[in-house]
Amino acid sequence: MDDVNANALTDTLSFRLGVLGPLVSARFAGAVEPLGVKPKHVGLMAVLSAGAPASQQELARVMSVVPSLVVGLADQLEELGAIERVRDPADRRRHRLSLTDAGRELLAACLAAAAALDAELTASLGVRDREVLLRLLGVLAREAGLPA
Amino acid sequence: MDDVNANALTDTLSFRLGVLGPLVSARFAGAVEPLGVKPKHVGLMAVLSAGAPASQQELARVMSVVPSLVVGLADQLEELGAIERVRDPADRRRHRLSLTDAGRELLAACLAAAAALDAELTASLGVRDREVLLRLLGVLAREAGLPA
DNA sequence: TATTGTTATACTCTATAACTATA
DNA sequence: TATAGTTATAGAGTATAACAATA
Repeated sequence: MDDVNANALTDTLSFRLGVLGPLVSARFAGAVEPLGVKPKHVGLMAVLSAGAPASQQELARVMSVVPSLVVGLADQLEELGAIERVRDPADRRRHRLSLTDAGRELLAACLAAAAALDAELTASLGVRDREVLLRLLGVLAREAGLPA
Repeated sequence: MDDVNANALTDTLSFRLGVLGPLVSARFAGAVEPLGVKPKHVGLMAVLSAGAPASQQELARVMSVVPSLVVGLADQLEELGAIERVRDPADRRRHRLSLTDAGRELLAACLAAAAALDAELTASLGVRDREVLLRLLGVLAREAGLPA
């Protein structure tokens, strides 16, 4: 946009999102690494935080990942004491996962890390622009059929 | 934002970008797959298109990937006839990569795919909002030290 | 000795498929 | 027979490290 001869591909939404996504993810991953979790763990906790205790199948569906992946994530979160796994008495095949108090604290710390990263990313943006950006990305997320 | 009790993590820029990025990338990858390329190939062509013929080291630096990765990408683009590799007579260690006419056509097709995806993603957005979103993401990309 | 490109190898992430137990 | 969870395996993508040619 600065250069009239700039390659138009870099001026597409798709390109910018495709480039910024991994970059932001990597920085977020680095920020929560000291907490012992990775972005996918945080995503799982966020889903649990949003609703009632869920089965691993439900988690997998909402997160758009395969159920076998949830196993490992839940294992590690359980080791950290962030979630509890209890068998559903009504259907003993199911595990009902829920956040513990420690898990809520951990999630809060991850949220703080995300907020700090947001502040860095939008350092050159006004408050108004920042709100607009967040809102428009929210629209896109819904459009794409995301739980966000 | 719709729900007052919504998990605040999903209301961060970091989270939304981290989720939307891979999703958009995957859709873009599907769109250019029939053309025989993947997003990274397109990225390489975009860099070449933006400037003068570049060495593989330069490409790697601009793309924020390791030089050994450029080797394979360039190999495949050369097989497609999209780029040319010529030894730099001034420094015979270097290869100078440049887009061919076929490469420019291929890149144009990828741009069209990106534009079509943009239209899908922003279907529920007004023209004004779409422009704003694109501009703000551009600011973020610069802030993050990206070539875009 | 330093640098470019290359090759060989390993690591991370995620998916697919096969298996166990419950239903 | 179907489903929840698990385990084992495989694939994609990318990085690290060793190497050859050139400077």
